[in-house]
Amino acid sequence: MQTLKYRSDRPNRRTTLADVARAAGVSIATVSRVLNNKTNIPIAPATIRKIREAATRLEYHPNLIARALATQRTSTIALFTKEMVDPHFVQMIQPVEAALRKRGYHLALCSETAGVLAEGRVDGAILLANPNAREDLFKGLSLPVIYVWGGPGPCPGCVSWDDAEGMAMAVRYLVNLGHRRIAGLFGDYPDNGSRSPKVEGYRRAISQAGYEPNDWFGCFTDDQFENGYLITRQRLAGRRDWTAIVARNDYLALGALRALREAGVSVPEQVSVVGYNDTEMARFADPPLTSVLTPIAEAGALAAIHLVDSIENGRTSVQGMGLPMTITERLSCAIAER
Amino acid sequence: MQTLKYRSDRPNRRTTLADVARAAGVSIATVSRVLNNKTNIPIAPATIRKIREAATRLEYHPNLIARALATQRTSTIALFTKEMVDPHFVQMIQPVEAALRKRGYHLALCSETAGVLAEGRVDGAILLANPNAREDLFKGLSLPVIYVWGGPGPCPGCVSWDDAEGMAMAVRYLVNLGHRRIAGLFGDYPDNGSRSPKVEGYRRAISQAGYEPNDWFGCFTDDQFENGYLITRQRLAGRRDWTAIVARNDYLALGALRALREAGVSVPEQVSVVGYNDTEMARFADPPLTSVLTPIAEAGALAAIHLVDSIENGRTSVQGMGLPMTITERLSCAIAER
DNA sequence: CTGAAAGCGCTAACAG
DNA sequence: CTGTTAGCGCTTTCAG
Repeated sequence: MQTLKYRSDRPNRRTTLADVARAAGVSIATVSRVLNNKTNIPIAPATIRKIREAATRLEYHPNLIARALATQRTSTIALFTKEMVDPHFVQMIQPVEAALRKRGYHLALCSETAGVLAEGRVDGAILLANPNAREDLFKGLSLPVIYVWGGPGPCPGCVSWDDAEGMAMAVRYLVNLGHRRIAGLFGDYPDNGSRSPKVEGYRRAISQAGYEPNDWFGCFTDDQFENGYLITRQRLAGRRDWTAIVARNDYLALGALRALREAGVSVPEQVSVVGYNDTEMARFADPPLTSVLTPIAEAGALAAIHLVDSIENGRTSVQGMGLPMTITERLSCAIAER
Repeated sequence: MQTLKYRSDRPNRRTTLADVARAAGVSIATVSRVLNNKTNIPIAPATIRKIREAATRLEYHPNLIARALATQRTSTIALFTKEMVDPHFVQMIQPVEAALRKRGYHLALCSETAGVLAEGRVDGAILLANPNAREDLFKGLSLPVIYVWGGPGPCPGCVSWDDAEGMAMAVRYLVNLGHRRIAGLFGDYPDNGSRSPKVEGYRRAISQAGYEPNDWFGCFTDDQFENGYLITRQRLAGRRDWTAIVARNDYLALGALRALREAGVSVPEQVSVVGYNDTEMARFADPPLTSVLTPIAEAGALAAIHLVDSIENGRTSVQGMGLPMTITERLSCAIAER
């Protein structure tokens, strides 16, 4: 039998089902069945052997595009975010890819909704975004989507954690350490305005403890690290009527750390600080930064799992779920000075 | 005219070319031409208007899967790496996505070659890998690929920078600062063995300066930061016959920084240290870490551009190109003590 | 147990 | 200027 790897009329073509069928002397339907392990239909062992042999000999690989067109399933999921460089986002991409791959799905990354979601290219999408946002382009689509975000409470169609609660945890952590005057370093908060979960969580926890909020807003520069540094430095110039700082993210916290050190204020002896997101930078900071760990990685993986699940079971939306927050203790916090 | 958004026999179907054609009272070929701006063929303005109107009214979006099957083009490029969590890799994903999107391509991320590359799902692939590796699964494929890596000299089909040169730059930088005893902190080097570009670059530059190499290998733990810390601490226990350290990456350098501070050795006054990759951690370290900046971001973008270019021009391989290294100066280096 | 054939939605000759 | 038609490679009835 001749080893025909390519059809003669169109050289360099990949082997197709038809090639395998011809080589094995059967029909393409049978080849399809065998290669897809359609075990519900009985097939002669000899036929199976012939087909498998031909397939490997010809190095057959299914054309997933053709399959997708026939089945209306692409086996790929889009992961959408506008903040592709954010180290917080980065924490979720690996778990998502792994979860998808395990289930035979592929990952498409995109930072723009246009097209992609409507072009039949993906079976569903994981959206790192606020499910309540007005300008939501996905609501109209019949595409199954699942949101992952740090909003309050589990909402249908999203897996979330509560940033308000995370911030409150940070505050309570400090309160338990004996701190009564805890500053909230928020800097610029362009994403959500001042009624953001984090700010609210901070205020809530502070007043629940019976203390006064002291939130630091403002923007000296676009660079968050530098902004945290500048804000803290400015505050350092006045009377130091605070013994601890909770920051909206690790960048800001790191900036505060820098300003503190520069001013000769030792952390954690004189001032405690806690960051947010628990990025790698927190771990490697000096002193290592205690930071609120969001479950974004698990959220991503869970979103992937549930999305795939709901797609394969024909559902188009997913029941929501909320994940617990944790705080990673390192060395940037200590018992408050008396 | 009736607003028929879905074919009656299969509800919830997305609008197809046929739907638009029917609504506009023309053939699907004409619709295809209009919607794809096939301007080489003249079409009656009235027809164009009718079609566009119908298309928007029915919210037509082309099915890219069908198009891909017909054209044998998917307009998606795979970005492959085994180190999806590596902050060095992370630096390139955003530029790659942007470059691709600008050209109408989509990005598929994958950490496993199996399938993906052979399944017709992508038009080409950017591989973060050594193009000379034995176990290369892409060589056989007719899929256009382009490698990006830190190997020596431009090689055909890859965009690269020279890690040997990068390491040499770091050494020369220190030499110019007056250092004569420069340690090379390599730790465990599982990826390439000891004949790696970085080790060679280090040795070459050291001996060109007329000094003696002093390389620190070994592995106390899998965690690179901790490993750098432990190795440095061990060295600190002996006689300090070195005034500077160049590290294989920022993790290791950060570990060294930690050990140094703990031992009361001040950086940069007593010891200078330079990192590698210039990740965010380097910037936020204390003191801010001088680090060798690889052009991985530009390399990614260039790879994307050239790959797309070569695909659209029918070429299957890309001419190689080498990119220059730079070193980001921060505060972890100083003139050597006499 | 196996094969023929009808699509999936779109593109690209080719024929008017 | 516009329509017909033959695929792209695969899945999936429906007949044998």
